[in-house]
Amino acid sequence: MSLQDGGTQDPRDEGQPPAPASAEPGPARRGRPRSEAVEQAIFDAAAGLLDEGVPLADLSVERIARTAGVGKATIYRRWAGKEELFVDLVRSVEPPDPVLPGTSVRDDLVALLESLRQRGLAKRSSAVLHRVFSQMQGYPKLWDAYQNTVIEPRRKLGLDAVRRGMEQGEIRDDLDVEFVNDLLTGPLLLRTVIRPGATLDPDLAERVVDAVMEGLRPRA
Amino acid sequence: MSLQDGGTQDPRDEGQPPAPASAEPGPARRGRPRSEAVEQAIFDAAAGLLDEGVPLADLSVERIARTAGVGKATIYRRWAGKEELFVDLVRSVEPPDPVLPGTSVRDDLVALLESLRQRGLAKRSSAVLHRVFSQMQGYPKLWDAYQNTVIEPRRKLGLDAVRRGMEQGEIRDDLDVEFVNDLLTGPLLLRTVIRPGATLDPDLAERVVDAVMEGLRPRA
Amino acid sequence: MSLQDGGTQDPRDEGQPPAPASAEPGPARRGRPRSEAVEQAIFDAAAGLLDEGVPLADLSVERIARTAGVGKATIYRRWAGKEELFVDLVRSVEPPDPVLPGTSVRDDLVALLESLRQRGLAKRSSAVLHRVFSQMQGYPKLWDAYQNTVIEPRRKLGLDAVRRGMEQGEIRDDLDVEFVNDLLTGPLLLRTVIRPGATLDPDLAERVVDAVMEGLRPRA
Amino acid sequence: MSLQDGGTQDPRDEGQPPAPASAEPGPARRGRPRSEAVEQAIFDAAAGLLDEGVPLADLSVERIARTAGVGKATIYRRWAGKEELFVDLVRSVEPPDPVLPGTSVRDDLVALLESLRQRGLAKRSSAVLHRVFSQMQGYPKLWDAYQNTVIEPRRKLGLDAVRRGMEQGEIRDDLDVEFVNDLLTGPLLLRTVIRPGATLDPDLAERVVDAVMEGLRPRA
DNA sequence: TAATAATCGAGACGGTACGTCGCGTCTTCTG
DNA sequence: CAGAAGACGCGACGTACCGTCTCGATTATTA
Repeated sequence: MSLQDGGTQDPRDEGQPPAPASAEPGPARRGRPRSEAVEQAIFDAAAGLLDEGVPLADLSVERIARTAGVGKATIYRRWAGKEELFVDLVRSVEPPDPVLPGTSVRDDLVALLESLRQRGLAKRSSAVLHRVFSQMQGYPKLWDAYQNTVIEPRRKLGLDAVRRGMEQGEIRDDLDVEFVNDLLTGPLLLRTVIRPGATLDPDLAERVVDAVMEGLRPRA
Repeated sequence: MSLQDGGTQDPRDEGQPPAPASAEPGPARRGRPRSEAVEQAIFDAAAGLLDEGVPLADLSVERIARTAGVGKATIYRRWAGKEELFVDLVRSVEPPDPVLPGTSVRDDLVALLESLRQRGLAKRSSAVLHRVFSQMQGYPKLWDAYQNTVIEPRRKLGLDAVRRGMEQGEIRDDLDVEFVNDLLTGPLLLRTVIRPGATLDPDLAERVVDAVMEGLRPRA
Repeated sequence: MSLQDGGTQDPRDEGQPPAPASAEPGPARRGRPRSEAVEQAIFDAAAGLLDEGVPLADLSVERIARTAGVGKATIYRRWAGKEELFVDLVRSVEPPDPVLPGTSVRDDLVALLESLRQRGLAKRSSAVLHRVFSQMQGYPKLWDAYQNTVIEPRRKLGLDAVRRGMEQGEIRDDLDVEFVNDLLTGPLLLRTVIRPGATLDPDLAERVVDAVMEGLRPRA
Repeated sequence: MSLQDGGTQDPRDEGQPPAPASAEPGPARRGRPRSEAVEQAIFDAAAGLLDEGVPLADLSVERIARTAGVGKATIYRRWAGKEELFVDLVRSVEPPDPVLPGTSVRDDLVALLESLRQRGLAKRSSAVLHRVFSQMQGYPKLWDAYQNTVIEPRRKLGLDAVRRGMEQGEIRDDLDVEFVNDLLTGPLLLRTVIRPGATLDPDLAERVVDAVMEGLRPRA
């Protein structure tokens, strides 16, 4: 679950949850149902092309259809354009929200930053992720969907943790909550999004939280 | 002047300084010289379209030429494609490198972060900058040129300042220089690049430096 | 009865009389029987669209099915394509072969030409006929079926009449029978098929026969 | 040249005579001029495909472009659609209007009918002509253009000849001019257009004129 | 003053992709 | 089983840009 409520709200039926899981079977959709195998073939074709090094801009619907052995209309029946397709492509690979240990605010913050590091690592091993993410800003709907469904919920988690830390006396409470959150997440986003070549050592999350907590002043 | 050495290294003559300013006039290029007015008309047309809200992806060379009242070949004579054109467009608006006061390392770092904030503000007032920057990652050559000619030099300034701080005892020296630099610049880049809607208060640079220096632990 | 033996000889069961009307029910075709109402709905939809001015080339099976409120497969279950459908559509409106009075060869020829005139008139009052006929040549199977089952039988009637006239001394016998028949029918087909805007006065058949019989030389 | 004034009156510049042959050079058309070789390649491709037996309905613009090694836009730049292209294709093969000898009305009529016979013969030797003509009625614009620029002018010639014959006493003047003309041309059009398999003996035109002149009554 | 040469706007050119429509076949559920 | 609905692979539609290529018409420099 990540991007599904994001951008797509067109007549195409993508975006609605697959089934409300309730008892009533609904109005019993008529006609031949959409093939799930076809859906997968499209994803596979798109991912395959990205893996081969095809830039996002050259990834035409025509080419995906050709590679997937699928009619163009079959793609347009599901998505309004390639941007909407990418939204779902990203959704299918984005890891779930992190689980906070709750032992201490400091540990919760480390867990949050660790999930950012993990995603950064994933982007390096997967050409798909790397390419789509690095070019996402050029596709406003994709970007918005990602912001709303992935970034913002995690930011909320961070804000909560910081607020909790202030209440419990772990974090000084004379600073703005958002500001503090930015101090913590900024360094990791810098390394994963803006400077995608930077190292992401296993203890990075921990080091960032601790360093920001302690400050840069030399110890007495 | 910033990006000129970045991407363009094609047969087109852009990138070479317009004239070596030396005495010898060279082989005295024959034929009709390129019109500078045409150059400006192209920039104006591209900027105007961006200001009107045209997304970068829809900004075709064809359309720029039409808007500028210029032949397509006239554009291709100067740049290899629209990406190269954007490189020069950005170059023409990027502010110069910041000047460090040198009074203290803390003040130098504030000055560096303030220049980041200034650029963030500029991106909001100028639709051109905003659009080009937010979509730059989709255009690798443009992105590389920007990284190499703008980001990296300033990063170097930051690294130098941090190193100086460590030597002079202003900053604890048990941390990696790059790591410390990321702690400082990350929050600002987060607000200007990744979350372009965030506030950029005038004292933001100062607050970030001081907070990171002091740490988040409650004061005794 | 007119076109049913023409083109259609495909696996689809059209062409066979709808039921042998005999006592034995045969192998008793299982399952739900085909609805005759559906058949009529398809004809009505096609005719309606033609009446509205839709050109034959734009009369897609898809559109007929949509208009008739019928599944496409239901149409393809009966006909191999739209051409075959048209064959049956024309069959349903083509008038029967003319009956010759037999009083004289001249009267028989007038009766034959009069039937041509009648069909010409019918094409003008019925948009269906007009459009299908005028574009029939672009659909070889339809054209062949029409030639074989409508045109040729009537031509035979004309040839017989002419031959009879030669034997009985009503028509000079130094001319080819086919040639003479063409002299008589040509003018009417010209006005009905080739120049569909020409007048078709009630006495046209008579006038043609008489004029061709008498010749164009001024009377003494 | 025959059809040039026919259907095409769209922004595409086809239809205008290539040059008024006058001294004034006109407004000096700007930009690269259309290539005549390309035009010929398109005609050749279309004719070639027709010769190979491709039905008119299967002759897509896409296919013609592919065969001619030409971009689709290059075709659409000249013609609004394939129908308009066919108009020009037919124009390029239609023989010129017949020249009447003027020795007698009877000879003029023979010459007119002979030109009809010649066109009928041409349709048999040329697959292009045959296919286009036989399917022309399915393409209203093509049909209208042909009627207006080829058929009607020749019909006028026939009407004039008949009228002259009546004035000079060669033809009885108690019949309608149009009616008489139809008696003469009908038989030939029947054989060439409606029944394209009929024989077209060299003396057919002569025989028709003489037979219609003399009438079918047995000679005394 | 003429010849030469690179520029300019304009737009044709072979391509590729767009997003839509119809083809004829197929697969599902409802009667 | 027939029937409505509609998904499916395919291929054509007519349009928009791509980057290259001619055109005639300017402007410079060089001879």
